[in-house]
Amino acid sequence: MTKKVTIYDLAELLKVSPATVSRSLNDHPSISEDTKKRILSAANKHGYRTNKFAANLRRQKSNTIGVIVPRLNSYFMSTVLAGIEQVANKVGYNLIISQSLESEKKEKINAKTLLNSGVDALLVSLAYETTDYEHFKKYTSRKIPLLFFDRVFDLPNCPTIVIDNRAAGYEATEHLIEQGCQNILHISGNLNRKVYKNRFKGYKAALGSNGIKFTMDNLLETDLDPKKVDDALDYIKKSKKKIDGIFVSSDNFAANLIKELKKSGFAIPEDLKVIGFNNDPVSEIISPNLTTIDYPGFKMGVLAGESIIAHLNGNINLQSTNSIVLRHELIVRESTS
Amino acid sequence: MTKKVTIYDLAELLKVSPATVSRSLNDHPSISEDTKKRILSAANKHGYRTNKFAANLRRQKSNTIGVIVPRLNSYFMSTVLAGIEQVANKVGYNLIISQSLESEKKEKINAKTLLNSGVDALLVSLAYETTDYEHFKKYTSRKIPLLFFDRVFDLPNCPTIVIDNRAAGYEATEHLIEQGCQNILHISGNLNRKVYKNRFKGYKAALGSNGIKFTMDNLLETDLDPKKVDDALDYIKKSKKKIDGIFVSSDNFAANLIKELKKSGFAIPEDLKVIGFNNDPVSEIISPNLTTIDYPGFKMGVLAGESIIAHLNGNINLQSTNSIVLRHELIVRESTS
DNA sequence: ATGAAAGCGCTAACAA
DNA sequence: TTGTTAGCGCTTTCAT
Repeated sequence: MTKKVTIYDLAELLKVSPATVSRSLNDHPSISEDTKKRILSAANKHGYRTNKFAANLRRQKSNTIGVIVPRLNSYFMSTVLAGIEQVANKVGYNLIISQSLESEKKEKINAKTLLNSGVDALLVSLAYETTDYEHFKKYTSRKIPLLFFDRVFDLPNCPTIVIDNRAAGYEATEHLIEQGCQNILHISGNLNRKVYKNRFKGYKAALGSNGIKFTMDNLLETDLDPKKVDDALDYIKKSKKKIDGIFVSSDNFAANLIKELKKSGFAIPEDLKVIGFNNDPVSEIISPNLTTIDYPGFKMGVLAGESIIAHLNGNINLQSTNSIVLRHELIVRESTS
Repeated sequence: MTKKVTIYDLAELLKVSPATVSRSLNDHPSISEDTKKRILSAANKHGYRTNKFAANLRRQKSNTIGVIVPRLNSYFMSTVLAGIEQVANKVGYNLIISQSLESEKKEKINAKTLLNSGVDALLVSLAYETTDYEHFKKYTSRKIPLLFFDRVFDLPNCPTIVIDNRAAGYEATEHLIEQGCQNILHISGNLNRKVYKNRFKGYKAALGSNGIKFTMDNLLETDLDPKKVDDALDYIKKSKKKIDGIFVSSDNFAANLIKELKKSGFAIPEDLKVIGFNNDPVSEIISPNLTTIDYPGFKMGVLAGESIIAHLNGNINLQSTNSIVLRHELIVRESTS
C-alpha cells in the first residue's frame, strides 16, 4: 500500500511547488511557519520518506562514513566501532563497515568500494600487510577526510588517533623490571605496524635505561593469533637463559599463553611474570589475573567519530589537530606481583 | 587534480554515446568486446568512478544491506557480523551497521534511518526491550527483505536464523543432571526474547523428564551484564536449598560468576557445576574451563548474508525457507566434571 | 515567502 | 551493435 510518495505528490496535494516542499522538509528559514507545518504534517500523514539517492546525487554527499578495520570480531575493534557508531548515529551519519582481514589486497578493494559508495569520510585501521598506501591517495586528492586510528600511517593532512605505544611499552617493561625480572621476552605483533614497533621500542628503551642488554632472542614476532601460542610456548621452553618475564602485545594471546604455561608447570607470577596489552575482559578472567595496559577503545572510537565529523562540518579546531594521543594506563594485577 | 569524470566525458572522448559507455562499464552482453575494452581502459586511465547515487537513483536499489544489532562489541555479535560482512563483501554488497543498545526506541530510529538510506534488505537481531514491531512493517509492506537472526520474531515472510535454543537448554540441563546435580539454578536473559525463553523452556523440560520439580526460586532473570554478577552471587549464597548446578545463558556472565564463586570459597565443579552458553573464548580461559553450548556465530552470519542475498537475487529456494536452524553442540569441559 | 526550471550522473526502453 | 532520450527525486539559483 505505501506507494512511494515524492515531494511532487506532496506539492500537488497541497497546491504548492516542489521547491516549497523541499525547503519545508529541510527546515529552510525562508518558509513561513505556517506552510512548514502544513507540509510536515502532510508528509507524515502520507508516509513520505526522503529519497537519499536523489538528495545525495544532488548535493554530492552521502552522510555516510566508511570504516575499514582489520577484523570486526576482536574485543578491541568491536569496542572502537561501538564508539564510532555511537557518535555517528547521534549526528545522523551512517557507518559502512568493512574488514580487510589483514590483507592489503582486500583493504585496497574496500577502499575503492567505499569511495565509489560516496562515503563522506573514511576511518581506517590498517591491515598487517599493508605497506603501500596508493589506495588512500584517491581520498586525499579529492579532499575526502581520512583518519587513521590504532594502526596508523602518517599521510599528509590525515589525523591519527593513537596511544603512546612507546611509552606504554616502556612502562610495561619497566614494571616487569621493578618486579625483579631480568630476562624479559617480548612477544610482538607484526613490526611493520607502528603500534607494535613502538611498543617494542619502548620495551628496548626500558631495558636500556635499566642496564639490561637486549638481544634478538628476546623478541618473538608473531601475528598474535592464539593458535600460535604453542610456538611461543616452545620458544620459551627452549630458551637458553631462563625467561622470567614476558611482555605480550595482546591480552588475548597472553591469556592463552598463561593457560599453556600453567599446564607446562610454570608458576605465575613466581617463575615467570606476564604483562599483556589492551585490558581485554579476559585479563580479569584468567587466573592469575593479568597485568596489562589499559587501552581506551571505546573512547578512541568516540574520538575518531567526533574528529572526522568535526572535519566534515568544517570545524577547523580539530582539523588542525593532526594527531590525538589518548592516555593509556598500567593496570597491575596478579600476573606480575 | 582528479576532477570528477562522468560517462559523458568518456563518451565524448571516445566518440560514442553515454549509453555505450554505461553498458560497457556494466559488462552488458550486447556490446562488442572491442569497444568494451577501449572504454574500460579509457575509464581506467582517466580515473573514472561510477557515481553510485545516480545509479542507485536510477535503479532504485543501493547494493547495501542494513544491519541492526543490540551491540557491536560482544564476542558473539562481532563474530556474526564478521560472517555477514564476509559474504556481503564477496558479492559486492556494502553493510550499514547500527546498534540499538538494547533500546526499542533506538531500534526504531535505526530502522527508519536505514529505510531512508535505501537499504535493499535488513538484518536484525532484536533489542531486549522491543515488544512492538511496527517499525518493521514499513519494510514488509515495501517488499524489502527482512531477516531476523539470533534474537528473532516471527513476522510473515521474514526468515529467521536461530539455533534450537530449547533443545540446547534441555541438553545443558540434562548434562548437569547426569553429573548429579539436583538443585539447578538457571540464570537467564530477558525472557521476553525467545532465545532466552526457549532455553528456559528446555531447562524446565529437562527437569521435568528427570522428575525434578521446578520452582520459581530456580530462575534468575537478569540482563546478563557482568556487572550484575554480584547480585547473582548473593542470590546463590542466600538460596535456602543448596544449589549444586547452574545453567547460565551466557559464557561471559558464567565466567565472571565462576571467578566470584571461587573467591567466595565454592569449589567448582565439586560443590557446584556450571554450564554456560555460546562457546565464547573466555570459556577456555576461565579456570576451571567452562562447559558450554557451542553457538556457531560466524556460520550464522554467513548464512544470514547468503540467505538475504539469495532473497535479493530472487532465488526462490531460500526465499521459501522460512526458518533456518543451526546445529548447536554441547562442549563438556572441567566446570561440570 | 514562494515558484519555475535546470540539472546531479546514470540506466533502459525504444529506435535505428 | 550502438544511439537517442526520458526520466529517477531532489536541491538550488534566479525570478517574482
